[in-house]
Formats: sequence, C-alpha cells, structure tokens
Amino acid sequence: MPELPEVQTIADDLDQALAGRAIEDVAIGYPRIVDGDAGEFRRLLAGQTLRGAGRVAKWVAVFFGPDKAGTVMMAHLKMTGQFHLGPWPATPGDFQPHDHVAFKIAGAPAGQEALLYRDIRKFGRLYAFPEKDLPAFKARRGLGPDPFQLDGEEFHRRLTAKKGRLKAVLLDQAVVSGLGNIYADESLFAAGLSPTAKASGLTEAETSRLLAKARAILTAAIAARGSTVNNYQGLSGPGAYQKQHQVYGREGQRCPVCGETIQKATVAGRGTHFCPRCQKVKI
DNA sequence: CCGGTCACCTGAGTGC
DNA sequence: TGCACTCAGGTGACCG
Repeated sequence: MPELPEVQTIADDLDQALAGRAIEDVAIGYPRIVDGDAGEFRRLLAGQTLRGAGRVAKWVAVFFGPDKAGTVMMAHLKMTGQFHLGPWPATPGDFQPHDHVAFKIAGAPAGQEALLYRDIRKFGRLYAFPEKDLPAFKARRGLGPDPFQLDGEEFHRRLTAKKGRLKAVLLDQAVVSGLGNIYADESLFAAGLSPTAKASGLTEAETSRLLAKARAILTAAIAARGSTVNNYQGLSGPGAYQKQHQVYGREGQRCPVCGETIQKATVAGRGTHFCPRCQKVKI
C-alpha cells in the first residue's frame, strides 16, 4: 500500500483535520496492532492533545502534548493500513470490520467522533513513546533520508556503495527511504535504467537523473493524493496518481514512449514492471 | 554482505 | 457456484 506519497497525504490530512484537538480516550480492538502493552499505549495517549502530524520515511508520525516534551505515535501502515473518521466504538463489539484502534476526538461532529485505524491484513503497527526517543527509534529502524532530504552527491554515494541490483537497493529503506514497489518501478522507467543493473556500476549522470525523476514523480504523486491500486485511501478518499503510471500494473500494454510491450518479471522478490527497450533490461 | 524464501494476514481475481 | 491457487503499495527473520 502506502509509499511516500500516500503516507505524506495521510499525514497532511491528519494534521489538517485534527491538529489542536484533544483525544479523550483510546480503544484497542485488536491488541497485536499496538506494539508492546496495550494498556500502556492507551495510558500514553488518552487525554493528550494532538499537536500535529507528519511523515518520517514511510511512517506516519502523530505528535501529542507539548512541543519537544510530548509523546509521539509512529504508525507503519504496511500493505493495507489506513486512517479514517467514524463513530466511536463504545464497546469492543462496536468496532467495524477491520478497524482495530480508535481515538476519541473531543468536540467532533456526530458519527465522526473517532479517528480509526483500519488494516485488512493486520500487518501494520502503532508505536507510542516519548518524543525525545524519536531519533533513537529512527536509528534502530535504520531509516535513511528520503529523496527530498539528500543531494545528488550523497545519493550517488549511497547507491554505488551497495553491491545488489538497482531495484533491491532502491527498496532498501536504509539507503534511501520512501520508495516502494510502485515508485521504484516508475522512477527506473523515467530514468531509463534497468532494475537489474548493478547499483555499484552507476555513473554520476545516471544517479543524478534517477534522483531528479524520483523527486518529480513523488511530487506529482503527492499532488494527486497518491496511487490507489486496490484499497489505499487518505482521510478523505482515494488517490488518482495510478492514472499516471507509465509501467506499474501495465504489463502487456504498450510503452508510452517507444511502443514496445511492457514486461513484468520478479526482481528482488517483487513484481517488477519495465520497458525492455527504454530500460535495456537483461533478466 | 547478498539473495532467496517464508511469515505475518485477508481478499480479489483467475482458471477449472 | 465452488474450490484451489496466485498475487498484492512492506518489512523482518532466517538460511545458505
């Protein structure tokens, strides 16, 4: 599901809709979604004021309480996690299917008084801890800078230091964070680079082109509120960037640049879409 | 260090 | 219709 543009959209939506609102209570319908002890999670967040929300790599960061001295909730949505607004589940039996955690919002309109975490596949996790521990959390998770947080020189250094194939290296969140299967394929196509190329053999010109294309694609995808392939949506509906995909999900169709048939193969364990002519792919 | 495979879960699509 | 099987925006553990 969510990669950088989708997570950014969700974080922006949460910030816009809920900054300054008090969270009166927290209910947990499926404890495994929450890291550690569910009671401790609830105790950390219930009664706090939601200060704002942002994105860290593919994580949604929600800040509570006083600036710098408050609590942060870090949410990783994995494949099917999403946030939406709905009725507060007064008892565990009142949770709607696939809703697992609820945050009761003070002063919200009827039927919208809860922020709900929904996750069909239940791969996602919510973590709550003091905000001062955020740097350590990021370090422990091995989260590298995203494509907007490094320059061409640093990007080149990071990619070429790895021995693996280019697609695998782009998906490595320690090297560069935020790209997932869709935007890795789209960026490689736009840059005319093969997913199976050795990352260590890339030239300055190639890594520079790749970074520029990745940034442009991510920026356009954020403007379109992300890509909805199956069931992703922000707080208010699906994204539209899937309409602009050039290769992802288009196997068997013609390359929009050269007319060659788009192929799909497994690279780095993931379905990988490419134009064999534009990207000079050798499988 | 690297690649491959499975695990975590559920649902949608396909082919028989 | 039903059933078996594959695949899916991600990562993390384990094995060779």
